Amino acid sequence: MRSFWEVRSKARDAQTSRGVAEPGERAGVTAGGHLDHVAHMLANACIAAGAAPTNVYYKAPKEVTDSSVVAPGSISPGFTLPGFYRPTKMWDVVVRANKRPIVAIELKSQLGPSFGNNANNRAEEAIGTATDLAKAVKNGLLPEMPWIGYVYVIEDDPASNEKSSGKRDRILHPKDEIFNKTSYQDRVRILCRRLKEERVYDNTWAIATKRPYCPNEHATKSVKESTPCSYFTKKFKDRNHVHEFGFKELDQELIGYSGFIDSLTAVVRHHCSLDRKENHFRENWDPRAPTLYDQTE
DNA sequence: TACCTGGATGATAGAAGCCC
DNA sequence: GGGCTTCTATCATCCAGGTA
Repeated sequence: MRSFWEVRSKARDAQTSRGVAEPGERAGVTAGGHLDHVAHMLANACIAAGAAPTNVYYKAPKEVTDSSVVAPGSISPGFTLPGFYRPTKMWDVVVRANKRPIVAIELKSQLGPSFGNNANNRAEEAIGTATDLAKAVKNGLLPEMPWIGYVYVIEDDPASNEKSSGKRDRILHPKDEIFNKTSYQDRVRILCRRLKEERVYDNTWAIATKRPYCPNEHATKSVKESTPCSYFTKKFKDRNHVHEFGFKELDQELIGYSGFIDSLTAVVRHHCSLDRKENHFRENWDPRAPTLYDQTE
């Protein structure tokens, strides 16, 4: 999670040094790569569960030099799966076994302060991506439905924590009461829980992380610093807003990291042989590969 | 080498509701 | 009535890969 913020900060600094200036948080996003470390961690979990590293496709972080999967920062054709309503879709992590995809994981992140503007968009994308893949399988574009996972990283700040009743839309049918008095973090929790419960995805993992730097000053601040600032100018202007890195799971029991990894591990183990003699790559596998909790410091 | 395409995701504009 | 909030729809902009 700390890497997530570091990559975004560096990307924005790089844009600034090139004389490119995108508004708001876009600069840290358009360069990409901010979720590469999460993909790396999940890929490691698949390899630890028995997947051959050559069958684990993901975009390795640029500073990872020991990846035997793909060149750091590069894209492999193994990422891409066919769609039904569109030609193709590049998934963030794909694991193959017996020449067919057995795992596909989608990673999403959303930062403030414009949560409301984009919340519904992310929900539509999540639902559409899974629906598209299922339909592709049904139409014979893939041999079988892989295990699919969805990971949502949302910024943990006052704007995403604020409970809102929402506007009383002029609609003929009332909305689900579960959405009354909910924050944007609550909505992510509900989305991920229902995506899992309704079997849209086999498993989901929702996490909120605190920004370690001030958005207005991050180019010169170390991410380790705890920085008071006046990030919010309107609704939250009177609050003493302090930036300090941290993260929390939105529902550790139902859509937490442990359950997600357990489910992922089980499906990889089911499909992959653990015969080490046939896979020399695994001989070099480092069992000390980092997990989520190893990276908190 | 230049151009095109696909993917990602925050920004923007505008409509509508809420509240004092 | 005006300012603020919420929401929807669409746009903008970058990067990486593919291809001529």
